[in-house]
Amino acid sequence: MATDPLPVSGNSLNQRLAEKGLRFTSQRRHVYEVLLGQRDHPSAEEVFMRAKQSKPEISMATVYNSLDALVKCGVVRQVNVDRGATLYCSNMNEHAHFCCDDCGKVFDVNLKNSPRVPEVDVPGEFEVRKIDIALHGRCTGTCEDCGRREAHA
Amino acid sequence: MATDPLPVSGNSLNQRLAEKGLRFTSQRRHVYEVLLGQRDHPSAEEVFMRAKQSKPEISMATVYNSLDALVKCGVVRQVNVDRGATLYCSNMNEHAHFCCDDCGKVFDVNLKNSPRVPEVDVPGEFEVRKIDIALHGRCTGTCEDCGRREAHA
DNA sequence: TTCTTATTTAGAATTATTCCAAGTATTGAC
DNA sequence: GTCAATACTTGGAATAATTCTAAATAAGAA
Repeated sequence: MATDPLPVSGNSLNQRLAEKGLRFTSQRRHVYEVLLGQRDHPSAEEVFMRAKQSKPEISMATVYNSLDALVKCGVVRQVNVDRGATLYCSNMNEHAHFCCDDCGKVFDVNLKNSPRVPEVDVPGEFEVRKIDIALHGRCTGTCEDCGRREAHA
Repeated sequence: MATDPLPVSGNSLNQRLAEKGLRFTSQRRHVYEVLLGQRDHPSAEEVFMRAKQSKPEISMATVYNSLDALVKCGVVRQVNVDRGATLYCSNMNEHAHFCCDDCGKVFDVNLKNSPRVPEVDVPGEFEVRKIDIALHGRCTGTCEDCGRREAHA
């Protein structure tokens, strides 16, 4: 994909959107800023709540639309770890996601070497554009929340 | 995980369930047989429809419950590729999933070497139990459905 | 500025999943 | 084999997640 690993700031987001024929709106910028402001893995609902704090008139439909636009132009990733809501991640460096089956939190973990399609044997008829690696297990040790399953971060 | 890569047949499913303190019921066996009978990537809804064909009295709640039980005892995998419904996969060999962004179909692709947590740099506090690799792109070539986005297989 | 058209909005609609209470079946103990 | 304990199943209601809709608004091009 060759996506800029650094957060896209200011009018650079404008360009990214324009490249995909998408318009640069205050809502999309705001949603992106919300994601950059707290770099965890919020759901659309969570993004909506955060976005409303400084922009109370924004609607849920717009949050979904903005998230889609940001994903489409490559400044945000979608994270699907389980049956629950899709999460969003503004870290565009190559990394995998570790999802704790106990507390439900999602953590970024780095890739050792960064090969694009490393250990996967992809048949010729498949054109791979991106790769998502999700690890499941327990975050024993650091996490004080482990044991309850509601908190997503 | 050390999961048996071959389909678990007959009373062996019984054992698998028992190991996890789960009961062996006709519904769970049936749902498992449905998954083995057509080894694609159906959603719970799709499994429900297939299961009803030969067992019309089965309920959706039971399908979810059975799928959960089968996942828990390690004979079925959950596949989360996008915002839509969770899919289920009865192929327990190590493999990744390729999801076509055009037609939405999901294909199994093999891993070249099968290292457990190969190129991921996992901090000590994380205990990894399983790893899910999802590829996204286009299945140009073979797929005649490409272009429409409804069909999931 | 004006036009075209994408975007936003609120809310309804749909889809996906979970919960519930009552009946049923499985398992282990006897 | 019978019985008790309890997990499981069922249908339907409830909730959660996401998409759709139609009218109003705003972005970008000319």
